[in-house]
Amino acid sequence: MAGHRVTLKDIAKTVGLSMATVSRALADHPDISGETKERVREVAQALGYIPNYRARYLRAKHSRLIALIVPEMNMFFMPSMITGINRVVQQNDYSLIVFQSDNSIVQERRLVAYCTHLSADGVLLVLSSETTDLQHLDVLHESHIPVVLLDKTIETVKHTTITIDDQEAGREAADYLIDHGHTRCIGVFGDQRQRISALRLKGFRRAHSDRLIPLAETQILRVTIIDELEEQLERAFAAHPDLTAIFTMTDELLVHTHHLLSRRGTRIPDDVSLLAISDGQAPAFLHPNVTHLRHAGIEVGERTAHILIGMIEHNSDAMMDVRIRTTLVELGSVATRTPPAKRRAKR
Amino acid sequence: MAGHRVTLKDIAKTVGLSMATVSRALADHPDISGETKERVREVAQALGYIPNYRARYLRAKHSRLIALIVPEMNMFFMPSMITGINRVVQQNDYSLIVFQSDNSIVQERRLVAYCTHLSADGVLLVLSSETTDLQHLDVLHESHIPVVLLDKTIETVKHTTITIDDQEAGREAADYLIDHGHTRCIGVFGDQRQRISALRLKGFRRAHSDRLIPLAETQILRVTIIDELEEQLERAFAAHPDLTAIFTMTDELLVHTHHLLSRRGTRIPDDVSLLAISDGQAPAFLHPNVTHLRHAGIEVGERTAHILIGMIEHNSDAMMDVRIRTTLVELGSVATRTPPAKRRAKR
DNA sequence: ATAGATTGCGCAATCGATTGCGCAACTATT
DNA sequence: AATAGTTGCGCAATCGATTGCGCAATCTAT
Repeated sequence: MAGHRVTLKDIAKTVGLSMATVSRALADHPDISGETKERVREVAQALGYIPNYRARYLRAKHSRLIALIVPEMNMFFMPSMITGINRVVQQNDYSLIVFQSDNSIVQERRLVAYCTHLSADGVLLVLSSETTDLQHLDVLHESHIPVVLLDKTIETVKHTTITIDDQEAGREAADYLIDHGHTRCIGVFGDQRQRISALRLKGFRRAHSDRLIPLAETQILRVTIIDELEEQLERAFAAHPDLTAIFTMTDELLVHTHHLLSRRGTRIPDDVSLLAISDGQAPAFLHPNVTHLRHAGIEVGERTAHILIGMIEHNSDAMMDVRIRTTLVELGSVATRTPPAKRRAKR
Repeated sequence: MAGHRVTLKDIAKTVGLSMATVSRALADHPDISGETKERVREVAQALGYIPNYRARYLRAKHSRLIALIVPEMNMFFMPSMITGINRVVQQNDYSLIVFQSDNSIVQERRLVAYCTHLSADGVLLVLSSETTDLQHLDVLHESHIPVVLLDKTIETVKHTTITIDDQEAGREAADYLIDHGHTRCIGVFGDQRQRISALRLKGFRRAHSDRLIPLAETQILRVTIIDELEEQLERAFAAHPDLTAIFTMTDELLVHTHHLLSRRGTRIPDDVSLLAISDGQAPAFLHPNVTHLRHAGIEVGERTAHILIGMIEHNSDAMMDVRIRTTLVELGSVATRTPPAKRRAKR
């Protein structure tokens, strides 16, 4: 019983047939008579037969394994994204292997190579912050393993990519604030070496310039290390006593900004309005609930997994560039300051 | 180049040796001469040889795969726990496969069975809330696959388990509050069907009774669905106008409690002190930072992974019951209300 | 009744790597 | 010079499942 897993051979011996016949019977092959199939299935059941996936896939060349490489596990976006991915992956009878690159390109390279060792059927990759080119993905292409990049990108991708339209999100955020009369706001952005940060900032800027609203450099915070946030925030407050709103481009920046505002006694939205791009969880437990452009990790995860599985199963290597729309969720952290701006008059 | 992965056979053909010799050369087998090893290694390098893990492990019987089954991916404990697990797993050249049971015993059973299919070398399991017995783990035992249960447990476990000492943590929390003069506090606990909740409550109770401080049933909140929290909290405030402190047994309960307190204008710690058992992330971005008994997911994850890998590599099936100590992190959300209680006088 | 078609199943190769055993060619021993 | 011991390598089986091909038995058609 113990110490030996039931194999095809065991079944074959029991029913007195060859392994070949047993294999075909279990696979419902037309060559095998119904009676035999019945008998084989019963014995397989009785013996508690479980096929050895490794042996099967040794021939079959695929593994039903999907690898996900993330730079880190923060508490905001990743969990919900993984939830979404995992749901779809499991629904389609694949398994998800999760790796962390710890934001190191060296690790990322190693892990990508490792995916070919595993014969992963597909790879989902959230780029590390150190990644500046995608040559290390060539091995996947050579091995015909499809890759989908998600959330983060770099300039010159020739791979299927799933992101939100970062620039558009940045613009929408600024537009929303401006529409509510906030003509002097500050934007809190992440590491500018990351494209996601640069694009969101670009959109934020464009919205201002398109509507002829001045935006000083001191209104833009670029936070590389979270500990710098406080000092930068204070400088911004000092430089702009008239500021009425703050936009944060991620959940992490949001919660820390929120915390610092509370600590300095700044009331939201009475003194300063707050707007974020967010997965949607943190805004619900901050006080007051934070109005945000929702960028739901679950949805990103699910769509990404669907697309990857599609690529795997249709052997397609068409390159796509999917943009997921953010949705505005108004929860009261943005106050209206002046009569609606001109833009609204257009309607 | 493309369309065909380099195998041992290719190397053998190129260097003019048998597959057996090539295999041994690469494995640094003493039977093979240094010269030959050199030559083989060079060719392997040049051809870009990568061993086929599936084929290798087909014989070797192990997979270097460790499976983790979690009930869900919340944003609090799981990410840091997975980070810890993943770090150790990767350091030891294993890969981590992550599954979600969605808190369903049916799913959990299916996934556990699936782990045997995968020939996982070990299984890490955070029990689903529906799990009341552990029979479905027998298949793992039969297949000689070690299991470690973490964080959540049920009464009668015969498996290696890693948890914090939940009862002790509950007691410490209450003691801390009482020591600071809070003799009328309320405790916010989770679903009582979960042992973790029951134990923490038990400790909380014991601390009160040991020190002869009354604890009414209305001081104990049992929150099954997070939406019920608000109503329960209000009832507690109504029943105990003199309450001075609140203890929350998890991060999720903490952030929602904190939010509700902010919304109703209750000041922390001026009106009510706040204490939590927490992973440590949320307390840092709430205002004011929340004093807590730190129950670090990273540490739990790392220790768990170490223990499982130890079991795998030493083929040990000794049953352990590891309790991780929580550490007190004082961040100012608990005010001192009265002269220290008697207990301190003992010193 | 006999050639031809169909049915049901087994033989053996295959996937890629590992390993027990054997064997030839040397070297060392007396 | 004959025996014993060592070195370096290959043969072939093995892990478990799949599959092309072939073959006997049965059935169909003329």
